Amino acid sequence: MSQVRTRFAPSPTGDLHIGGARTALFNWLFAKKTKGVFILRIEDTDVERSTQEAVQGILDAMKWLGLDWDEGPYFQSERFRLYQEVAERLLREGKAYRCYCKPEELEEKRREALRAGRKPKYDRSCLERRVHPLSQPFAIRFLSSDQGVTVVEDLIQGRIVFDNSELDDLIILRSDGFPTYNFSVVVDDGTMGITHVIRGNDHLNNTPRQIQIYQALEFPLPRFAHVPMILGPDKKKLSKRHGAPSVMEYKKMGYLPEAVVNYLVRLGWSYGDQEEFTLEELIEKFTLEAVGRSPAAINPGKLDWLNSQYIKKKDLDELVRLFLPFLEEKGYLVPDLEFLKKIVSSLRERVKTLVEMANLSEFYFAEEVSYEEEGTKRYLTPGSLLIFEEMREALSKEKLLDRDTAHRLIQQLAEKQGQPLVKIAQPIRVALTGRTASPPLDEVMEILGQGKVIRRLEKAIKYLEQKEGK
RNA sequence: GGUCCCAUCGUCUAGUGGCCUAGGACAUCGGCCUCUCACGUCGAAAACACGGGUUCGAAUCCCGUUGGGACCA
Repeated sequence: MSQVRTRFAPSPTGDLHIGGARTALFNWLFAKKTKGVFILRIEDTDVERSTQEAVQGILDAMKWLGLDWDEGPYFQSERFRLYQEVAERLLREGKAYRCYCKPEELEEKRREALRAGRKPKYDRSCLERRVHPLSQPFAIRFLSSDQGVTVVEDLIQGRIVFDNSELDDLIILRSDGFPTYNFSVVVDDGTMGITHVIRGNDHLNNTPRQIQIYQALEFPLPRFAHVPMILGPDKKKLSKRHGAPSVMEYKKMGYLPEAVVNYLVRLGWSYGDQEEFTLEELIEKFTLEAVGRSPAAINPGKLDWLNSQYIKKKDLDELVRLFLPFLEEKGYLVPDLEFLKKIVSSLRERVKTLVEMANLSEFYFAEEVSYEEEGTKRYLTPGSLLIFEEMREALSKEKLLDRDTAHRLIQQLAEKQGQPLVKIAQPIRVALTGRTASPPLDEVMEILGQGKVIRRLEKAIKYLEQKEGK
């Protein structure tokens, strides 16, 4: 049994979006599972639309997801000579022929055929041509078989039979010397010894043509596995409109790479009722046979949920490290790591993304609390003045403000005032955080520390006195 | 237009002829927990696109219809 070799072959014309990322992931998983080799190849034959930034973006996104490659990246733009040589070989062997037809002529013929209700298929008018003037530009066409059938034994889609009469003689090398997609991909996969071509379903219809080229080149045929497309939440084709399909945007939005991987793998693949998988489990359990055949719509809510699960479980130091850039983004100064760790460990239980965590942590870092409107209206009322004063008083007598102390003080105050806990807690919450919703008050007080708590209570007292003065 | 693919709750899916009164997860709604918001927990509502066959029996196999999608340009 020869070693498995898979590849991911993106075009660097934009960001790596989630459809591509999932294809890469399946290739990676399959290679890992079989102890094979995963190859990265950049398909940049379209020089006009390919950019260096896009290449870098793809590499970054792959690294962020943890999809490391064993070989490459190879660049098609560095292999033009190879494509030309192989095309000339086919020419010599009579498996391809020169075509001098001008694009305008071909376009005209195509339109005519469509008008007459015929298939717009190349008429092979250059096949029998005897004279080959080298001064005139020509393309090289593959001489395809128009008899019989070509069968694709797809690992995901099953057995698919194509009538060869449907295929026409496709151009493999354009007159400017550039290879076409279907040709370069076969030359590359063949010469790189790819054993399993795992790619998007949009290439299924190209596969019979490619198989014929494999046969003409006498390359061993790889196994094919066409994974279904990913759709937008509305079941329509995925596009930029649908939020953020680019991998690096998920990073910016505060998703963890393991959550994104877990989410992507479950789009089309499943393992019984299991929803959460570690990378090791995925490698162990992944099979191409278990990949579904129907297209899947993305479901942002599920990614949120998965992300919140991973945020809860992540190693705390690691989470803090990942969280830091989001604080910097907001311009918060982080006084010390222990303080930050406490904050993260308190907030991690209640957020879906790191961006949300940064938003919720605002009151810990702000010099001055800003009161939100609802909290002001409901809780910063004359009746709260006494609560703030009593709490400040009680606090100032304590040596140390930890969670238990804070809890005790709130409870004592409630008893003293003959009020339910909530009547005491809510005004204090607004005074300390500016909001009506926050982590538990005792926790907030401990993290904030005695000094800040007292200062914020005093600010609230001043605020109330001014309000009443008017 | 031709060829090819697809079709189970709103979404991701389990299901490979009897275990299905169709299971799980997200989202939704409600109870519990509770100082608020979450988490958690318990529960509810929610699907086999339609029509024909095959079979003692069909979500499951076959054919057709409809609806989506891809490719060819």
